[in-house]
Amino acid sequence: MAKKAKTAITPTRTEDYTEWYQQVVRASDLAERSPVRGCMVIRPWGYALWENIVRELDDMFKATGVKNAYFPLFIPLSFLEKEAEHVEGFAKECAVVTHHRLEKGPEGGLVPAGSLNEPLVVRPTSETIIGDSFSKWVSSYRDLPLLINQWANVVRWEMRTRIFLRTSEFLWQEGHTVHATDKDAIERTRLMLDVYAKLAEEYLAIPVIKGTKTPSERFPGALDTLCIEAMMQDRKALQAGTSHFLGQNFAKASDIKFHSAEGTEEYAWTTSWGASTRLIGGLIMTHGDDDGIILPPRVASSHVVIMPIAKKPEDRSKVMEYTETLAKELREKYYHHRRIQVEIDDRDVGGRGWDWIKKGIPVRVEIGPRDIADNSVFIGTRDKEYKDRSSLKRDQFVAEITNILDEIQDTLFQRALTFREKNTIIINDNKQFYEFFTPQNQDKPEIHGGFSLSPWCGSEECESKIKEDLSVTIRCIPFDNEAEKGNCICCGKPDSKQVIFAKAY
RNA sequence: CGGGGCGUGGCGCAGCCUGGCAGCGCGUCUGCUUUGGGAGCAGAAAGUCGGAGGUUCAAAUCCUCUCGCCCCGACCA
Repeated sequence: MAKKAKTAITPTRTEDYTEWYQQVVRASDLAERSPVRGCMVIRPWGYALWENIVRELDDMFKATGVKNAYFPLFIPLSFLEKEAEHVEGFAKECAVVTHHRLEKGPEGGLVPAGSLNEPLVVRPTSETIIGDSFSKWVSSYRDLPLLINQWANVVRWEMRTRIFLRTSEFLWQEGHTVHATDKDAIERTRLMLDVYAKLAEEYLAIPVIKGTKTPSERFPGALDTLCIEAMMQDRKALQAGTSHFLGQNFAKASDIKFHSAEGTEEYAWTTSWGASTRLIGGLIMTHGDDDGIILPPRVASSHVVIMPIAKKPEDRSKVMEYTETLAKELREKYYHHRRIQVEIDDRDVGGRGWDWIKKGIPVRVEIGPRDIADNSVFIGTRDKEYKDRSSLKRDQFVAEITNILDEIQDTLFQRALTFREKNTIIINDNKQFYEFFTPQNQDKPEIHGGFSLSPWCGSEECESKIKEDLSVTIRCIPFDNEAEKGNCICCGKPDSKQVIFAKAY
């Protein structure tokens, strides 16, 4: 029997994927559970990652003319009631504020007092309260389009939470736009989806499939929901961003009207679109390995760690000086309009390299007296095996650092893309479909299945039958395969369009 | 919210059945050794055994209640 390789994370992905995920989150110092049920503390290493995602997204939004604003955390209950489907969609998971004061209770402690006339809902999303502002901001076609985004926290009282993937409170951005025509609104919906896809693929190195949600998976109140779907390493799908065409539903609910060029009064057309801290969960499950997370350089919390090796006291000042100078030079360089961020870890402990591997830093540099004598550095990159390290001339390393980072970025994307392609199959046969999504061992289901590209007739009956039988849902109707037709995988009806079926987070 | 599992130093766990000084591995700290690496030796700190109540001379262990976490289902970014 081969000796099992030692991994920094126990268990490994194949042993227990969900437990692996939790251990990675902990070991990488990204986040931890909070004393508040279903909530998380995002630690500095995780928050830096989020800040980088925010910076890139925000920049891309602004490039399309979007402006940032901020709306209240509290939404009057009556606002949420305005759009029928919307209420129904969110009512079950709302935190409600009913009091505005605390008083000493009869048995000590504090009890809520001063009940509110109208309860306030902690925003699960802000369509209604933003709509209220928009109704005042919009009066003429000259005010349109109105392109607004807010970075905020929202609360959805989830039954079951998973750190980053589904927490009761999470950070996100929600964009809200108003347009004079349905065509403009639909275009905007698609444009923002493209922004999310660009962020996912070019920055997070997560390949995504762009498509449309089926009516049953739509945002409550939307006419159309577009999404990007990614495959995690357990072959399940993760929705990584959504963009909604809201038609005139919310304009009618919030009374967003404008005078057209023709002099008539019209209801406006609106969109909303969002991406959240869930992206970090997607990042972990796309790139992580049995030694921890792997951060794509373009959003990495930090790019390089330098670990000086100076066990003899007389070497120390020389090694530290070499280290500091190298760090300074690297920090003066830019990688994707961000200054290269360098950590120096001079702790004199064995195993410090593993701390950084678990945290997923792209480049590790070791510097000892021998490297200095040779005017070189000893580097390892996170996309390669631990043992796969090599010596490089110092000046060459400094000159090449952005290329090294780009190479890691490419490797991560290509690896994820290959994985997805390998696990995406075209299935036209019902029996094969059921086999694909049925685990061999029902008691302890192994990692199985993947994405199946199969025809679907469009009926909700077939969609829900498959969901009931296999816990498999239609993740999206991909834009790319619109021409392809076949016999519905469930009922056999001809001329059905190709959709992506998968188990989902 | 239904079914199942689990709460014991920072992390992972044993001990519980059969009540009798709270343990192990990793990590942390100190010292020595080692000196191109997930180190070795010695020592140390760190726990009201999730919480409350009960049974008992005695409770991590038995009983009742409660809170939290994890898995499966329903719901969802």
